[in-house]
Amino acid sequence: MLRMNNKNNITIKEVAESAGVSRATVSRVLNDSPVVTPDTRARVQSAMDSLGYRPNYFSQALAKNRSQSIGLLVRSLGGHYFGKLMYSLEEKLTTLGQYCMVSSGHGTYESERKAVDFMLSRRVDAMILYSDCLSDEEIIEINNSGTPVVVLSRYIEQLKDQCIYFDDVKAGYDSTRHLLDNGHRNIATVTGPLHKQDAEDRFLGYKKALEDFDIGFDQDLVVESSFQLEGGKEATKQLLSTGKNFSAIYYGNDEMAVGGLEVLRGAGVRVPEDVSILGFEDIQLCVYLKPNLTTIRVPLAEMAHIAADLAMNLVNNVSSDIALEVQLQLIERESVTRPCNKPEQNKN
Amino acid sequence: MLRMNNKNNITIKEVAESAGVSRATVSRVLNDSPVVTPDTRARVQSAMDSLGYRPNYFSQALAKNRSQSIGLLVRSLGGHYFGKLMYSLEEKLTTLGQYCMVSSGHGTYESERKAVDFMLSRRVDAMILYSDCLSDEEIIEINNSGTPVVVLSRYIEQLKDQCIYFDDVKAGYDSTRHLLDNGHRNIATVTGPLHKQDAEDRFLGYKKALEDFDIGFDQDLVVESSFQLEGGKEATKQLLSTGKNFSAIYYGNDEMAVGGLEVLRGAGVRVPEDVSILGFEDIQLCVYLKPNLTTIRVPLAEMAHIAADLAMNLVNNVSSDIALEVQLQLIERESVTRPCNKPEQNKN
DNA sequence: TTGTACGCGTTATCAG
DNA sequence: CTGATAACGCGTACAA
Repeated sequence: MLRMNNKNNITIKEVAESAGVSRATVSRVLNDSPVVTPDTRARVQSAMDSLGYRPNYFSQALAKNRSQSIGLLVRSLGGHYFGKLMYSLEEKLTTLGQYCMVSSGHGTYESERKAVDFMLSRRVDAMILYSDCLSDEEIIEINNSGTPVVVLSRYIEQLKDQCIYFDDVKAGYDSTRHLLDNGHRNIATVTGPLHKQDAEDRFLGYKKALEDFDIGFDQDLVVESSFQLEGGKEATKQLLSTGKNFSAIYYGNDEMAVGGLEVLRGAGVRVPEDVSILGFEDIQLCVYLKPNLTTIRVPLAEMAHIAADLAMNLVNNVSSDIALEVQLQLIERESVTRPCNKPEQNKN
Repeated sequence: MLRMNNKNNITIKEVAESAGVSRATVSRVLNDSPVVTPDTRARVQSAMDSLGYRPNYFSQALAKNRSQSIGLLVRSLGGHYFGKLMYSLEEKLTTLGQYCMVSSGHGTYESERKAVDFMLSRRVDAMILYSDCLSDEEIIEINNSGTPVVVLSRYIEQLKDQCIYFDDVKAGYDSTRHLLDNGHRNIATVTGPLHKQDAEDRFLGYKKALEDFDIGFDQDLVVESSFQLEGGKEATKQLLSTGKNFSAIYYGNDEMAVGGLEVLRGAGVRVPEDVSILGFEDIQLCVYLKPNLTTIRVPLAEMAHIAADLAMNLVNNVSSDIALEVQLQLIERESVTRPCNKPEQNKN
């Protein structure tokens, strides 16, 4: 409670006086200038230490016009997916002497715009965007206004060298293919919002795989949803209510699969004996569920590291030859099996 | 790629000239000073708009000596527990016009110290600490050096008005009591590191409840662990290997309970039929596990909101009469049931 | 190698 | 109500 108001107000000036040098010299040792004599450097250093000097971040940033911060836009601060992303990015940026300022977009345009504007107002040196709602044009505009942008999990042609992405079509294809290879022929899918590129692409992959197996496409086995748990539940209910036959469901992401699993179980449908399911992302939850969820792993840590490097390169205006496309990996666990022969797949 | 280097460099000076007023006046409208005439205010405003003016954060912070940021120290950026804390805090602070700068301590002293120092160097206006490793003295020292501190989930006598906490003894007591009330008599416990106050307190509550039921305390039924999943696994294995009889395990937190559940299941012990288990925290995972985990809920959102208000009060040097102790709540789910009568609780 | 002096963009004090 | 002008703390050409 007895808090003194002496917020460490020792400035470069005091250090200079105490060390018997000019402020410029102190500034030099602060910035590791090679020109300063070892002797004076030592004098200054010890002066700083004994005074408990701490450089003023704002002054430095103002003078250098650099915040030493990278902004990260995520959908949400919680959750394993973005948690891992934040974790990996912070880890990497810390080693680069940068702070990772994260702001969440909550999946709405309004909020994303606000988050981005806020980071801009805090003058981050660059931004890493995991954006659902911002338009390509807006992102390009931000980039062209002086704050370089790295785009995560999305491909924008005009910013092709600043996008880190994976092949969603392939993801959809491989997932469906895995089901097909396991002998499934009636495969339903719950997609994300189809106006979003990633959701649509995975759906495209799904259709393509069916085509390759000469399996007719049945619109009744497709439900468009929200990428969220609740959405997964509702979509699954809808699927069950059609009375259609299916032995597998491909979910556009894990979260929806988790919701779906709950509904299936509630309806007395055994997973995977009656219905196999498959998700996307590989959130941590997957391995705690019973059955463990077979899914496709997004290499978030790798993406974060690439993003950090790329961002720094953009800030320092050096060109890079980093590989921007990352590879996905199918993780086989327990939720997919060969279909059993039963007359009734789902009771309804 | 064609990024111009015109990082919005419109300053207050330009706005002033464009509006035909002095910089001081622009600054006044910027800060909602009541003295400025509606007419000139409008002129300035439109000048700002048409020029796309954006105040320079560093200059403002430097001049005002305020960062408009609150630092938050958490154990980790991922996970549901801290995710929720971050989410709630950010939500609240945003409405207060503050940024929530979060930094993670990774549960090690070294790292916590570094995180705190970093936030200090970024000159946060206050800090909210969820610290495992910093000593009371260090925290007090930080507070007394000019950056007010709010302490989460920990009680420090000298900072009693700045700690937000709950009653860990009661938590341990209520949990054990719940088991007792369900008819359990042989109750094991897996504690966190007992040198940590919260772990010890919950353990104390456990012992107290046993006493109240005149049940002898058996040291073999107590295993000290790490608060982490792996620790929960090992501790549970150890418990099983004693060959002792027990029909319930009280885990010091959910994470250890999750690990324990896995081990129990692996050992052929049915939960809750053979062994009831009970955790602490109410992480999101609880409801996805089979069986759902009975636990004690920590009101993180509430704590975050209180912390934010308290922090702002400290910054503005106004005293507050906020209630600092929050109440815990037992959430009954599926992992606790009355013990069945069987000769053998655990095979071994 | 070191020091001088000015600039960075705002806020705050004081006259007017 | 508005305008000069001195802080705020540091970086950096330029000079010495």
